[in-house]
Amino acid sequence: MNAENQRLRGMLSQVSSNYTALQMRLVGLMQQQKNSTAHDSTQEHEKKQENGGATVPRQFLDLGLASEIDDPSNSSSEEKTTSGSPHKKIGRAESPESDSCGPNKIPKLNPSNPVDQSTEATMKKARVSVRARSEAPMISDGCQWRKYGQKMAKGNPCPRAYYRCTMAVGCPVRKQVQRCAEDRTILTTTYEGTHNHPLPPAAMALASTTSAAASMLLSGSMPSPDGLINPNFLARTLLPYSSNMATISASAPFPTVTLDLTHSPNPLQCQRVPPTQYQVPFLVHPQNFASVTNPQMPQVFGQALVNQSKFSGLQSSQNNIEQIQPPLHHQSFTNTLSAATAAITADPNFSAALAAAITSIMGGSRPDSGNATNNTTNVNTSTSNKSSSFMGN
DNA sequence: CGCCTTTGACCTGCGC
DNA sequence: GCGCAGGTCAAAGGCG
Repeated sequence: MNAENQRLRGMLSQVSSNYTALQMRLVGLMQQQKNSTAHDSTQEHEKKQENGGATVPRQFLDLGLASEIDDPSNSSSEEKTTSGSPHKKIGRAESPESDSCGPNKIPKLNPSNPVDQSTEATMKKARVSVRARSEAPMISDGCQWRKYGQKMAKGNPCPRAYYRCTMAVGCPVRKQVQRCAEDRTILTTTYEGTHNHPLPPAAMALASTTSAAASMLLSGSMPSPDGLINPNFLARTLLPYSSNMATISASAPFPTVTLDLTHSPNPLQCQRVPPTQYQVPFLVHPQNFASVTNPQMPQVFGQALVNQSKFSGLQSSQNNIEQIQPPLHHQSFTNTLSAATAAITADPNFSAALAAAITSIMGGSRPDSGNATNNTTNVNTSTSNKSSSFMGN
């Protein structure tokens, strides 16, 4: 585990350096472009271009603003008030729902950063589902939960239970727990929201999982021409780390990442995956389990997620990921691995931790991804009825 | 007594 | 406008 921890740290360091290098390169390219256009401009325009230090960041800002305007989901009154006129913002701040007690209200947003705002706003609706075999009513994830409701869902004889986090007053995180109709031993836990309080080490892994997975789904590094998540991207991202059957999905009405840790012989059995979901069978590298045991790692990746909202670039992202991918393992080794992980993942607690490891890697390996523009693309993708599915190699 | 679960009522969004 | 389904609220009761 120590060795793997060191390896992951090295990987993270490499990704961070690549991210910085790419950022500098892009800024340089944009500066070059500015200069070239300045040559063709009139003298008046050249005078304006002399404020080059402020010009380039302005372009970044414009990207976020444009996407925010283009995205209907981000044009709600809430978002307009936070980035809009000051008096409206004050009025909202005086309303009883403006504090942190409101569901999924994320306080302390930076009004000067519309990109972060857009990301946060979209994150409110992002969900992360974990499917695991468990006889217990719900998997233990280190947090304290209070049940506030139970409903019978259509098409499932098993009731769906609603829980909210009670570790802090006003914590917006909620989760839904429901058993699979076809296989009652399979427990599906869906997390929504971000904790607004410190978490114990036991809860840190899964908490970062929800944030990481949601960020991955909502970030802009997986676009395709028609707005669908690029399956090749997912496959290339996940394959080197996997050995268990797992599912990444983007399902309506909310963008959802589903981690299927049931290791079912037939991954489609009992899943009832709608056609809008994308499935990626991937193998979990056993060495990556170490990241679960180190509570610092999810925090590190969580910080990377914060940085995601500041930058974007599909090609750069994919190139970086390819650079950090370890070589593929031999088939015999993979088979042995599969048998071992099949037994290991029978433990629901370990499954939760495993989910944390997977999504932490997914979210942390792409620190250069994510801006408001592409968030818009992915949200629209998951809520559309376009049918597309694939199976990774 | 405080915390929790249960459960019917209520709210909201969506499709027709 | 209506019905349906998902989600939430809150009163009532249980439990340690």
